[in-house]
Amino acid sequence: MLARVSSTPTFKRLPRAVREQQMLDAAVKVFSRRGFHASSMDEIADDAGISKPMVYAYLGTKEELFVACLHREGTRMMEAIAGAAAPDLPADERLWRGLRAFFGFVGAHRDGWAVLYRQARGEQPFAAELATMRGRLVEVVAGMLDHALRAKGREVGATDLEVVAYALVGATESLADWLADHPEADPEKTATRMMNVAWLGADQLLRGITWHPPAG
Amino acid sequence: MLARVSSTPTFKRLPRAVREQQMLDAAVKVFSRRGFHASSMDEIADDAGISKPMVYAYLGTKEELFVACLHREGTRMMEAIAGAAAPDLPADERLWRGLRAFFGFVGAHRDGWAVLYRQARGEQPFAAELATMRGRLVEVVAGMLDHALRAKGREVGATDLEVVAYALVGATESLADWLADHPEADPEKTATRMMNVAWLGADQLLRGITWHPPAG
DNA sequence: GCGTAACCCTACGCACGAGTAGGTATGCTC
DNA sequence: GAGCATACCTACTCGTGCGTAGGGTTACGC
Repeated sequence: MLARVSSTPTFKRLPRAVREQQMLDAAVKVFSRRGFHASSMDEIADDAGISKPMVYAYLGTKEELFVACLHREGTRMMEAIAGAAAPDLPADERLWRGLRAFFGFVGAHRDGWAVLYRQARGEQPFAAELATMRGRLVEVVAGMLDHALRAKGREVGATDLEVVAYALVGATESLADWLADHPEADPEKTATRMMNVAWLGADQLLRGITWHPPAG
Repeated sequence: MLARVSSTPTFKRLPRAVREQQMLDAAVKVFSRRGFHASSMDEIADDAGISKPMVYAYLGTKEELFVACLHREGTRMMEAIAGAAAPDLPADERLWRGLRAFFGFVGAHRDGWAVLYRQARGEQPFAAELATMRGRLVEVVAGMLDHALRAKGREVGATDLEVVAYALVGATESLADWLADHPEADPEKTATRMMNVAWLGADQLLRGITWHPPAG
């Protein structure tokens, strides 16, 4: 009821843009650890060093806040990857640069990655949005493979291509998750390992070498 | 206060074992769609055609109920895989049978898979349990690769092996997720596609062919 | 130097959902 | 057929946490 005695305001007045980023930082941190539902707006506000109504004033409801986190981390990630993998390089070089950028991002933004990968997948309102982003990634990888294939005069069904791309993206995400849990691991080295699995396998496929189930 | 008039009891009295399975079925279904926190015990009880106190009496708290779901679906899956992949077969044959069993399971228990893969990962109390199960799978795959390698007189660092296994498991899970979202897709065919990516890649690695980052 | 807008707070209302109290009916055993 | 365990219910309590009402203080334009 009675506000703080007007002596020393222990808080600083900061411009909106700055506060918003602080709030998003806190939100990403809390969401990544607790998950969407188990996170409380109070804790997020607290962690951001601000009171709850400010969060509502700037970022809206809890759901909108989560979406804002998703957007920030997602576009950051996409930009990191897109900026690294120029489209006019050979496929293996593109893949390598893309992977390196990706693992670099995850290594540097483990919380952001956790929100995207571990939390958003299960919660219905966000899963669709996430799937779209992931779909774009899969498309890029599939396009890359398709491009490389055509250069060799070969062609593969669209579904086959999509599924292979899906598997590669999944393997990469899985390793990213491993990386997020192993702070001592080197992102660069992890990218190299991924390249070993992905490229050596993809290379075989590009040469038209395929595996078939045994008879019976 | 006043209970139902004792005329026609619309419900059937069933033995505990049966009701428990019905409850678990309902719980898996609801948890897989809504996630742990967004699911209510009322909805689960309702879906099982029973009242809430019965759920508490048989399966305990919400958390214990979720763990029970995890256990049932997890062991079902593990058994399906273990039963298919006999340990004294050649590596490619084992991998193929394991994959086929796995995708078969996911195709037949999409809800169960969703609980395991999408929901349990983010929620702290369960993530550890899940990681253990997943770890066992990774170990099996790593052991398989190691076995195949030794047969060729080759050897690879333990971390390298683990990471490759991790990538393969991740790729497989990712395809399983794709399968769960594509009811028209054929589990057998998906397994074949996975085999193409996994085995052709792994085969190269087993031959000692590795990829190295370009200079610069 | 005064209005007005931007920043920021404390302290609630209110709904939703986990878990329980307390009681009824049915079948099984002896 | 009396006793007892099991199966099952309706109707609560109570904590937790989202979102807001209502109000105070600093800066900035004019």
